[in-house]
Amino acid sequence: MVVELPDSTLDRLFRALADPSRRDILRRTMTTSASVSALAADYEMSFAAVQKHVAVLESAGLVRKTAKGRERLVRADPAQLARARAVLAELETLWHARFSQLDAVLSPPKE
Amino acid sequence: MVVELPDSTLDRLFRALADPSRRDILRRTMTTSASVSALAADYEMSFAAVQKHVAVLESAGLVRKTAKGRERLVRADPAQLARARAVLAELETLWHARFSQLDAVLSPPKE
DNA sequence: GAGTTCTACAACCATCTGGTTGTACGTTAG
DNA sequence: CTAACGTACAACCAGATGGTTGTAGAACTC
Repeated sequence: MVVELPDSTLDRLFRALADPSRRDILRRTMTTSASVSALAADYEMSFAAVQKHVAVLESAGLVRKTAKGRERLVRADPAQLARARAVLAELETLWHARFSQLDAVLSPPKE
Repeated sequence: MVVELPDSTLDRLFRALADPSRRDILRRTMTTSASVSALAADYEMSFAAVQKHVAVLESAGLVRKTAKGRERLVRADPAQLARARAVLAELETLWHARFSQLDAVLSPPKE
């Protein structure tokens, strides 16, 4: 159950999550899809700024945009989120192996 | 089981995770503690650069440094990692509530 | 004591980031 | 058709980030 993701993908993923506005947008679009302007209405920043945040989330694969008339509906996609969580879980797994280092000796490296 | 963390803490956490070198350092120090120079030996970058990465991990609470003679041993602390994972899990939970939006109707808005 | 090792920290630099404003264009409403 | 709305995108700016080199101090080694 080793998670194999290119570095750049993970970089963009965690980077995207490292901003409170983006986490909020993600939270909001988890349950409902919302247009960019609908999202932007609830923040202090400009529309363009929110647009950029959505773009960051989109390029990280955390969100998808679908055209509907003149507006673009944004909805979260939990797949990448699950991957990020798996990466963290895997790191934690290493910690648990900390005191049972016999395993490392008994199972020879495969590559 | 709501995760309550100040935004800035989460920012630093995910920010720290958004770099392959830092994730690697984290991985390495999960199982063993290593001095900064021992860590630095395995990367192309300068010692000072590695030192900075460790500092970022430390300020995110992902790593702790303990003095041992002239060297500082770095070891990972999985606590913050678990918190980050919990935040992601909570976000995913929202997704699952997506189709049971009756809840939103039944509980009137509080603000 | 002298030299080496490990670390800390400052200064500097290029690039990225998060924000802004302005312009342009497709879409909906009157 | 015209006006308003929703979006896209470029240009610009201040500050953060990731890297460098250089200097200095504390701790080992000899």
